[in-house]
Amino acid sequence: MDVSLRQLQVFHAVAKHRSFSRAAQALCVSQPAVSAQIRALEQTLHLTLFERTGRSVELTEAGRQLLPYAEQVMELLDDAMRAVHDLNNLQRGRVAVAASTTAGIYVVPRVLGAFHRAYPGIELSLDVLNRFAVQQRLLAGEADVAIMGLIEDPHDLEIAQFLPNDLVVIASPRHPLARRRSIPLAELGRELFLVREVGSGTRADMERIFAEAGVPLRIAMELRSSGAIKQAVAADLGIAVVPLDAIQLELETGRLVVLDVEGFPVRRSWSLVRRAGRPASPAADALWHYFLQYALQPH
Amino acid sequence: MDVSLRQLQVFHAVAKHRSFSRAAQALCVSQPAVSAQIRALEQTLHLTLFERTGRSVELTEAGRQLLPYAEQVMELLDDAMRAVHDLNNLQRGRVAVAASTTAGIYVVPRVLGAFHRAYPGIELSLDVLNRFAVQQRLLAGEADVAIMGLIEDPHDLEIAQFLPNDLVVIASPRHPLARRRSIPLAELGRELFLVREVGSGTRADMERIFAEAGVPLRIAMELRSSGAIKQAVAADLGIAVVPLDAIQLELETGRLVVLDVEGFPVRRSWSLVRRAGRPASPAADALWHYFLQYALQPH
DNA sequence: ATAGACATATAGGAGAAACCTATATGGATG
DNA sequence: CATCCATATAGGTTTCTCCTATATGTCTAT
Repeated sequence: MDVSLRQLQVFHAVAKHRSFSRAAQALCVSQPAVSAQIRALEQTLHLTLFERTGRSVELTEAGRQLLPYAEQVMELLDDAMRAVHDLNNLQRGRVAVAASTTAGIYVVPRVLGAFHRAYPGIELSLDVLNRFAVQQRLLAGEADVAIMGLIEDPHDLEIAQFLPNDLVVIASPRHPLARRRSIPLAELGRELFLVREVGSGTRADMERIFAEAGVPLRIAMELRSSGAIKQAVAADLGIAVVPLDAIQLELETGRLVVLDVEGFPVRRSWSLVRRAGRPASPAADALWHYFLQYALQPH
Repeated sequence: MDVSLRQLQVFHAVAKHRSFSRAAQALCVSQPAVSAQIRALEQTLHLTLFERTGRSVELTEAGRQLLPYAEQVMELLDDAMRAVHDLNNLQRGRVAVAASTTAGIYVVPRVLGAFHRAYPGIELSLDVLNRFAVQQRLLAGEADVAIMGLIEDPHDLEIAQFLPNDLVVIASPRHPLARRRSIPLAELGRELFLVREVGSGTRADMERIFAEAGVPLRIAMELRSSGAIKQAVAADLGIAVVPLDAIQLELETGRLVVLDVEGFPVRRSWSLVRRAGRPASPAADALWHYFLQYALQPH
């Protein structure tokens, strides 16, 4: 036989109250239940833990030796239960978020900041990666929640629409098309484009749009970041299709303008993604729902 | 429902082996038993502790949070079991010994020293008190074992004969009776005696012996310690009846002599005493039997 | 000394828990 | 697509825990 938690608990109660009956009361059980637990414990340990003197009960030397262990075990369990409680009540926890480049730079930090203010006890990590890597992390369980544009293969993934993610055509304010209204998409076939590398969501979307419209896509240069593309467009090296979210600052300062092309802005959404059929931690689940809620509010 | 030790143990095993089946093997139970324990724990905590991915099992964040608590609890219980084992194996423990004056000063320290060398892990305390206080301590459970001469009321006490405790009549070497042989007890009626206070075992014995023999006891002085009596006898203030154990040193140095009185030495024994019907701690029981054994060997 | 009060121990039985074997289910792999 | 490996589920047995009722024992007061 083995020592049980119950036995330690009962032992502690009897030691504290110096009485089997009072311990039973305190534990809300009958007195024989207490006697039985103590007897079982004493048999297991081959030690007498209490001196039963008829009137009162005293710890033996062995009992005094054991008591601190019982106390520490129970204290430790209390701590553990408190930790569990905190996890369940979102007072503690950890969520790993992964986001594709544009989302991770221009969209997620704002929402994550708001979430952090709401649940300051939850540790957050944000990894900004390319689309492929994001999806991989998610499936490997290394990220709890992801935010990205296009999703390659929705298999095993739970996907929810998040904030709008409009694609616009940008040019420098000096560009000939900058003042035009309702530019037909076909006209862009004559323009030189600055594009992200293959593998980028924006690049994929863009190619699809031009292909569907039967408009040729003339690529001037391939660049590895939205930042580089914006610089190049501002320097009149060409025009580009970018997420609206990525150029707020440049629009405000007038360094770039959005061209009024027919069919643009292409209305898309950022997707909130997590593995389907997996139980999410309380914190990850809270973040998921917080993000969904956030998308419903005006910003 | 409540978290059980078993659940923590199983949880720990699964976390360690990253597999329900291997944990089951390690714990010598079936795999469903492990599944059931983990399920119960997860339900109790309202948390998912493991990611079951089909091939392998991984801890969730919540599981990682809980694991150190489970480990600490089990470590603590290990420590407790080791402490219990030590108590049972006399590698640790504590025994409170009480002894009446003469025993405590002249007899017990030697035996206690031998016991301590045999069981160096056991803490010992020795209280030297008058007979009455010794008995009181014993009955109050404040002493585990006592060594004394005469016992007032053997009720509730377990008594065993210990080392011999002979009473002798002593005088200074200059005393007229010092060279006499076979002195009739009656002759001592003419001598002046130095005696211990009422309440001392030696005093009680002495009075009984003289009363039974019908010899008057002339008391010169009442002194509170054997030491004082020895000094006084050596200074020719009278003669005395003392335990032989108390005067070894003075006999060797010739400062005192034993008178060859008829009926003396009165052969008595020290008594080893403990409360009857009480379970003794392993250490106290070991000391009891060690003392008994010691008395059987020649010293 | 004995009856009453108080405390623990014992007995017998009901409900819950833990475990077992057998089998289903579900990803991962060739 | 079939097979393999791992976990989940089902049904039944043993063990544990607790209950009520009652015995035993100690201390106190009459």
